[in-house]
Formats: sequence, structure tokens, C-alpha cells
Amino acid sequence: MTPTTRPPVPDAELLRLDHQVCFSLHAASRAFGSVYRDALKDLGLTYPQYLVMLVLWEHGSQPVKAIGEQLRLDSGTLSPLLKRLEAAGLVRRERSTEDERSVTIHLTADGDDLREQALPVPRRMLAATGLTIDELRTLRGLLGRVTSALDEA
Amino acid sequence: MTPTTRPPVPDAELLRLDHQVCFSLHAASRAFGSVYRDALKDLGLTYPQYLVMLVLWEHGSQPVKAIGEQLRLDSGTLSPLLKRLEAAGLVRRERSTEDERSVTIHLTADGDDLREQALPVPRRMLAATGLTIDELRTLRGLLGRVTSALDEA
DNA sequence: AGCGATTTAGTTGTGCGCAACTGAGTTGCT
DNA sequence: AGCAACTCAGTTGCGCACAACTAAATCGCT
Repeated sequence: MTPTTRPPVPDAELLRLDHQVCFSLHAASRAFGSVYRDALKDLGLTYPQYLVMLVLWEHGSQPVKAIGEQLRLDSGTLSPLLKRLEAAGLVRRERSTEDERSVTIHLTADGDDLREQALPVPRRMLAATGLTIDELRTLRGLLGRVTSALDEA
Repeated sequence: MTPTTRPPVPDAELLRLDHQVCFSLHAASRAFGSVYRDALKDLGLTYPQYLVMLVLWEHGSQPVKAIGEQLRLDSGTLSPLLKRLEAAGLVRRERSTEDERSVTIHLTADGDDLREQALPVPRRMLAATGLTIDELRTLRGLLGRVTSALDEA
């Protein structure tokens, strides 16, 4: 639309907006990380470790690859992270018998028990954001679209 | 509102929503990082280094502390990052004479020249997000509010 | 059956992010 | 003036993220 006329928003503002959005995202992500760090320190988990545990709590034992797809993480990140979860006694690694390339991650009893302790965490986080439900939904929607679009490029 | 009645959104959905928002944020931030990495590799800058250069391009020479406040980064992150920028010849460090605790960061001629090369980057990023101007503004607003709220906690 | 391409996890190396700490310099209080 | 509290930059140590690579297993094609 308006192909031959000036865009309604001047270039300079577009550029500033881009920087602000990217920077806001960066800052917001780190702010979340900081609050999660605090909420999770009693559990002895980092935020990425918590994400892995969530996947296991929700869907049960899974190969490394499946976890990586859900969290958008590769083996270079997951392998050492899972090693630390194993060292903490929360998780067990088992090489698959029918496909020996694959390693399945299982929860240990301790890992399963930890779920109980983790239950209040999301509510605490939710409150800390200070957003309404509708705003959260809008945010989630926009972020999802951005991520999909960026993954194309 | 509706103080004694059931909330209109069930608990379970709240929790899922929180996870989705936090996770989306994490994923979106990394997706941005990935596209920036690509857009910036010709300049030899990482995304955080680019953010520091933006601050210097826009506001000129500044002490480390001021840069950290604008980018929400501490000296543990900035000191080595600035060292790398200095090693790349983009930046010069100068201990302040009137307050010898403070180190002022100056752009070198090369660092100033790089601005020219960086000009097309934001437009490219903007296009890659696939969002409209209004959506970007909404996103920026929500992210800013989340970050402020989280910084309180 | 044989062999090249692909898949899966893991390793290595670099940089970011942050907590905890250090050390030099400054400020404020008495 | 003197000294405790604070400020600022830097260092150390750990974990995450990712590119590039390796090694082993599987798949697919002929």
C-alpha cells in the first residue's frame, strides 16, 4: 500500500523502534532469568535446567533430540546440561537398544519428586510480570510470531 | 473485581500460560540473536558488542558505568567485552583523570567508520520480524512493562 | 551386500551473563 | 585529619548458547 508515497513512519523512527524492540527483548529475557534464578535456587535448578525438567514432567522419558526440538536447543547445549542434571541425581541417561545413536532421558525418583516443590514457581513468576492475562496472551502471540518469522530467515 | 468468585481463567491454564510466555521470550531472544549474528558477522561484531557500539554511536564517549546502565549489564560482562572491542581497534579506554576509578570508552576512527556499515542492519532485522509497526510498538510496550515489573521483584 | 549420505550425541572453543569477590579511589562523617 | 562506607572497574568461576567438528549408528540406493 502507498507504494509511491512516503511511508507514514519515518525511517529514523523505524530504526529506533527496531533497536528498542530487540533490546527490550534482550533485557526482558534477562530480567526473567534473574527472577527465575531466585525462584529456582531452592530447587537447585537453573532456568534452562528447569525447562528440561518441565518437558520431562509433562511428557515423560524422551530422547535428547526430542527435548532439543521442544526447547529449540542443540546437543552442544543439552549434553552438558543433562550431565549436570544426572550428576544432581534428577535424571538418568539410557542408550536406546533399538537405535544406539539415541539416548533416552528418564526421571529418577528424586527428579519426579522435585515436581512437587516446583509447583509454586509459575504462579510466583506470573505475579512478578505484573501483566494481565490478556496482555500475557498478546505477548505470547507476538513472540511466537516473531520467533517463527526469524526462524525462516 | 469478582473478588469472591472463581477466577475466569483456571489455574492450570495460568501455569501453562506462564511457561509459554517465559519460554517464548527465551526462544524469541535467541532467535533474534541468531539473525543478528548473521547480519553482524560482516562487521565482526556480536550482538552485545553491537549494542555497546550503538550506545557509543548515539551518545559518544562514556564511562563503563553509563554504558552498563543503558544496557542493563554489569562490569563482569562489560569489561571483557570492551577489551575485545579494544583489541578489534574499535574503541579506546581511558582512565578518567578527575575520578581515577572511572574508565571512559571512546570510539576510534575505525569504530566511528563502522557506523556506516551498520546502517542497513536494523532495516534487515525489522523486515525479518514480520511484524507491523503497531505490533512492534505493542511488543516493545509489553516488554518494557514486564522488565520494569520483574526488576522490582 | 556394500557404501555413501544422513542422523544422533557428544566435544571443543568462543563469547555472553551473572554472582561473588578484589583493589584502588572517593566520599562522608566525626 | 582520619577512617569507615561506598563506588567503580576488573577478575574468577560457573553455566548457557552456538558454531564447527567428531564418532558411531542407521538408512537408502544401487
